[in-house]
Amino acid sequence: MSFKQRTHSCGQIRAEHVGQTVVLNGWCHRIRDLGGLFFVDLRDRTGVCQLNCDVQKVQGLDSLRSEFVLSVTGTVAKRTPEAVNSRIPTGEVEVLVEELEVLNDCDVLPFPVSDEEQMQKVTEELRIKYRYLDLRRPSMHKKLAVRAALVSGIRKYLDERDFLEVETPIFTKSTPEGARDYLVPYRLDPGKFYALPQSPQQYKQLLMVGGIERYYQIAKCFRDEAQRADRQPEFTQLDLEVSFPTQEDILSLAEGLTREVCNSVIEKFDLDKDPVSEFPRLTYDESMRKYATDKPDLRFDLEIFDITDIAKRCGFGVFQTIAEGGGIVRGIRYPGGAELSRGQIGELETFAKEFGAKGLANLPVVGENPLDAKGIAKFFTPEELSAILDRAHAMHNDLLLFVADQEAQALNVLGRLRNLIGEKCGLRDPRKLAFCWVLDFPLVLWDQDSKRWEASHHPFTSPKSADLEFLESDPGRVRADCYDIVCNGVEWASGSIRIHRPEIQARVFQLLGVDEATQQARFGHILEAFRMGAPPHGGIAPGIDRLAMFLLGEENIREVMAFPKIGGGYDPLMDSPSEIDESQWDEIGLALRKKPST
RNA sequence: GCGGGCGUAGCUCAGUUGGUUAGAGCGCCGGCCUGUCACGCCGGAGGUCGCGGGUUCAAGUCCCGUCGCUCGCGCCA
Repeated sequence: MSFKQRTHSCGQIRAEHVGQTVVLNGWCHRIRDLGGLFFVDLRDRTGVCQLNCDVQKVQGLDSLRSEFVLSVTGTVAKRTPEAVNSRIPTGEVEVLVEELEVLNDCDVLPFPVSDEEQMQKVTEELRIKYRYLDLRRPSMHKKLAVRAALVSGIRKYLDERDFLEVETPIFTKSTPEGARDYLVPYRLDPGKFYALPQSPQQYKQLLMVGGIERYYQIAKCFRDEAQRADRQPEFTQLDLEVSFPTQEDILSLAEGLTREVCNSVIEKFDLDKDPVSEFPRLTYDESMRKYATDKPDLRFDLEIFDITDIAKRCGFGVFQTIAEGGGIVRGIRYPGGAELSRGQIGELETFAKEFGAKGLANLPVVGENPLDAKGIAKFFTPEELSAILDRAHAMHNDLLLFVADQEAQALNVLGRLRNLIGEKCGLRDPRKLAFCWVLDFPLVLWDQDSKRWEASHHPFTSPKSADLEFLESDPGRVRADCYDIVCNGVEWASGSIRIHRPEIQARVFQLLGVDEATQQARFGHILEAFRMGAPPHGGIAPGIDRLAMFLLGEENIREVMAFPKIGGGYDPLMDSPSEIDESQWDEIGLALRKKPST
């Protein structure tokens, strides 16, 4: 089909074009039929421009409808002052249509794409089912454009620094550690499966053995786990790996990259964000102590305080028992929280209990004298109370909240409580992007359920050389050369220096309880590679989708993806996953094992 | 796997204590309209109240079950 090709974009037309004959291609955004006057707002990616159609001359106006695709030829004309629309960039002019060709018509749409305000409320499932319509909106364009700018900025930054972009396979090998794999049946040997990569972890390490030295990839990753607002079954990471690095090399590279890319995108799109500044660095221990989490929201500085020592000898039985029993008693300050009603404090307690707290002790700092505090204040001597208020940095009218429990349990509750308080006090400023480093994670964590040590990152993470001597005697105190970037309380990037020496890898596998045979079956290929001159190497993997979310202020990962899945990994657009026909079953040589009906 | 929320017209929603023929705005269809720009005005069509069962003289409304979406927990090396 031939049609008149555009000479200009719709959003581009200005007073300087007056008198020119232009051809515009685009969609019929809105029609205003005044009888003797007929206006069409023609839209393309760049914006909207008003067409003024002479009802005497232009044919086919009667049948014109929303979202028809048009090619229009006309002359740019200045509008009279009263007719100027100052709300759109093209509002000083209009195009007097001489020729209007309908390139395609359009069914009545399931939702109003021309109305951003109404689109805000349309059921998400419907938007995703008709994503190709949803994407016609300028706000969706912007999200994809920001995402594209991030990726292109990342490529530029790394290309300039001699990184090589390498693609790694999507059909790979199942490793039952970690997340559930997506599996692909292998036709030539029924019963065997490929797995889709949860990350290109092993390949990128093999690339280092291959002497690539500086690798990156904008990598699709797949994890068959339940979704969350910020989790999709397939998502995109910047995966990168460097040979012969110090940890500092990786940190400064990743931080430099993040700051440069974010700040240029913020500027280019005039995003409502403060520039990203230098990342504070916290150790894991420090982060757990101050913020009760390994992913602290540093947009606000409320710190957890410890009163376990006071609790041990205080008159409050609940605290005393737990503190003496090896538990901890820690608290957090709720600024201005003394004004909360009994019911509101009850809600905080309910929240804490949802995450396993036995209770939530409270201490409102009220009255003339700080020592007039209410709540559990009566259980403490004036000396104890003043020590507590001091540690909490309590101010008049604050509410102190305390959790007493075994450490892991108490920290879980306190960490979540801290975010809730930040939220309620308006401290989670949407303009801020508070990136930080969390360093020196423990190599392994004790898993209560399986009664064994589990890698806190993954089994290829290098123990700190200073801690190697404790690998067998006291695994819990071994720190790893492992680092995360956290932004606004969300884990954004995770990386480490890897183990490159087989004997250390063997000791770690032993600690993790992975026997020789299992090592060989699951990781034989990479262990063999490590024996063939593997260089020291390390890397990091930041999430692209989440970065787009941070910058755009989106709470939902689906908003920054062109074609996301809804719950259960279902794609309502393609109606996928879907059944396959009999011949396909035959080809893969598999049959469905029906669940026994109970 | 578990918990909270939601499900009524194409879209967004209202629907009282269970009570007449289930409503509104937008959209859609028809008509009128020469400066609109969320055009306006007049008229019209459009409903398996997610699905199944139950209670009742009577169910969108109450009860039981079930499905879907969503947020969270578990899970996510």
